[in-house]
Amino acid sequence: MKSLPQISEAEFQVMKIVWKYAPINTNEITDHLTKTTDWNPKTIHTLIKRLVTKGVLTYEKQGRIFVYTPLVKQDEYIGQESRFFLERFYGGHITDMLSAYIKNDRLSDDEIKELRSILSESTR
Amino acid sequence: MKSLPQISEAEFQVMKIVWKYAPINTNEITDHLTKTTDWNPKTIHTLIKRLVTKGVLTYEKQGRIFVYTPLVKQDEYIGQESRFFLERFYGGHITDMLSAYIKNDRLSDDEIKELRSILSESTR
DNA sequence: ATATTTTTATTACATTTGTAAGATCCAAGG
DNA sequence: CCTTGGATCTTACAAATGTAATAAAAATAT
Repeated sequence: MKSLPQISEAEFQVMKIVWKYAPINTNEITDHLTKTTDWNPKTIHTLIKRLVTKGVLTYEKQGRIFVYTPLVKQDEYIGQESRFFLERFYGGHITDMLSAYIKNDRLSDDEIKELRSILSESTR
Repeated sequence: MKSLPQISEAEFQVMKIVWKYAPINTNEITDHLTKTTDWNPKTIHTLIKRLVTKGVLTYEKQGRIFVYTPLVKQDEYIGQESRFFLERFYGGHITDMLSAYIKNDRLSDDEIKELRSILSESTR
């Protein structure tokens, strides 16, 4: 259970694009993100650079442009963050999170149904 | 669904004590936290001060000492953070979180049993 | 070859956070 | 009363983050 690099909120937005479309170059990343955010391309470049420095991304030069690939897997990263989150807010227990959600009426009937179904498909 | 103040990780540790024991004074907070962390009391004082500035805590003077009370409810705050978390990592769907947990074998048999039981007690 | 454009690299600057040290104020003891 | 010890207030400083602007390098167009 090695600990993955720290990825900030804004950096994570970049990673979502890279995870989805990698291998992907700078301009393609920028194009995707300018559609969903109001970030200046310069800002996006900074974020990409920081992700490389942190060891979250690598690149390969194709002529003048850089093509990026993730070094950190999305599942692993989200898994780690989920563990941190549950630890911080629910003492590490997903059961407690679900209980709180039910207690505070934060689940719709459909969601409850779906959760039940997810759990009954799980054989163990 | 108003948005509550930002509370940092370290500040949250302080809040956990305040939520649990409020009304509580500076020294009592400090005593609790020096048992579970290696923070200098000065550090704890800074964190308390910041929480007051952010509007998370108020105090009432009792002679020379300050007695603190939360202005933000624990449930509400954790609820907000949970929403952010789910939004960021699971597209806002707790069902997706649970699916990922099951898919990646991050749940023990006992946890699955408990989740089923939580969900069956929920009448709706 | 040189000017221009495109791409990447370097530098910037405010805010938040972690982590305190130093200064000040005031009540209680002498 | 005046000193002192404890409580609160102010200041500090580095790292991380959000958000770019400017500089440099490299490729392309003229």
